[in-house]
Amino acid sequence: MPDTSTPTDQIVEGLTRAIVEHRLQPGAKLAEQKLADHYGVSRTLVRQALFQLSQKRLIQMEPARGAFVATPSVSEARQVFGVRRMLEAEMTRAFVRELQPAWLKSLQEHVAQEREAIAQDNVSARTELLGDFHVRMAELMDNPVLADMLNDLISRCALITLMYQSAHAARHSADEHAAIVQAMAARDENLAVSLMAEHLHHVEDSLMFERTVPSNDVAQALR
Amino acid sequence: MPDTSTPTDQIVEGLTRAIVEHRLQPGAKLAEQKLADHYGVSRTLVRQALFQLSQKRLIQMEPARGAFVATPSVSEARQVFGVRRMLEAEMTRAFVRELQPAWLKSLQEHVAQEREAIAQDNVSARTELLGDFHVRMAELMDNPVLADMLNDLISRCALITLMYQSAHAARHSADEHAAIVQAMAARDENLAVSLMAEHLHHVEDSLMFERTVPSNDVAQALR
DNA sequence: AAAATCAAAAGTGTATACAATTTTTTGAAA
DNA sequence: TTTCAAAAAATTGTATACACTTTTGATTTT
Repeated sequence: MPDTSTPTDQIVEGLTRAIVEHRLQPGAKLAEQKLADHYGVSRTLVRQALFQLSQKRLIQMEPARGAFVATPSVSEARQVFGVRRMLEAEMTRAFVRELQPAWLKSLQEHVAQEREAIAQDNVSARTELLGDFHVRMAELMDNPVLADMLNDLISRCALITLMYQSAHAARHSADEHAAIVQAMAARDENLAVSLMAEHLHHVEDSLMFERTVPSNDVAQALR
Repeated sequence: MPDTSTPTDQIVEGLTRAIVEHRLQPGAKLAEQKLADHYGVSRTLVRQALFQLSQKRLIQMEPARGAFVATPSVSEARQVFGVRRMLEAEMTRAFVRELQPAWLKSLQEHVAQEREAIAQDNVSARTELLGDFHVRMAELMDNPVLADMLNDLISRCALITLMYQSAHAARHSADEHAAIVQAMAARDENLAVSLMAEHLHHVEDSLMFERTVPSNDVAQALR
């Protein structure tokens, strides 16, 4: 793909990755001119990107003070996870009801990829794959509306937590994904739904710990 | 309230209402300079607003061609309703589980307001109230994350449909809301959940009909 | 030394300018 | 008339300019 999208989208994409992967620390200032210089565009485009990110709640804009990587409160974090549980419980139910053999195969392959990334200790790949498991379900059901929504929710969750996930917790997540797929394969709707709910509870509980302090240097974080 | 928010937000608000209330027809062109003149600002602010609306899927932006009020396909409409059902089924369950007497009272009052607007044949008030019933639940549960999400989904639903709702269908919706509240009052979780799911099915089915042709004049639509 | 003050620097918010693209108009040919 | 082509007008995409606010840092005051 030569030029996938508009320059603004590329900035959104780049900043999203940096935030979700915690290369940009929650609370970090995102100065418009610095970003503009880094991407070789004017502030105009950077501002467009920042507004989009603020709608996705990945950054917070304070009037006349600028944009900062969001620092969701514990309460907000619990709400985000709560919404995910609501949505994904029913999604899982619908998934099992409409289950097609190809869907199972796709998820099984996905879990295999997760395990590979975990085995190789590839932190950013495993983080992305663990989140994408959930989005993949929506995509398989051919429901881009749901997929988009989940994608945004999962980005927010990642900002909250995922990067601080230990290798052990990642393995646990992958195992839970595998168990969910197994319940699906058995067409056990209720089991799949409750495993999914439990899984999201585990992810929520295993996280929201200390706020360690990664680099605060915007230019470096964006490579 | 002297100045509720930034100028951009006011434009977003104004356009959202115009779109949701179908004063702006799906597919209508939103020329930047016309909007800028109408709001007495420069294109800069209008563009910011348009980008926000496009993220909320209320408008669609085509490269170098401009912004148009979204025209969701039937498939997309069904997906949006599907997501609402997923989310609201579980929301209703949680609502009943954590039910507080004050919540019931608030919803009962809300239904009374709906009925008043319907009796008075106040179309835009009734449309807003019927949508807000669902948002109110999230607000009562003190879950702004969920409330925001529902609000966006309901705007999209309104764009798809609500304004074409007949007085009869509106009354039916209000009755269903009342029935849901009654099931909640009886602490009958499963009944409330299934009434909610049915209700959303009814709303979905009663709609997505002809695309009539309201005014296409932007300046007039915005008053 | 700590706190307060104020000027300079930096940064944000909005408008405007201009290049590039699309749409509309015009006018000739079929 | 209808069709096509080219010129003109309008519109979008991006950069820049500038007013206004916040931050910084040096200087003064307590």
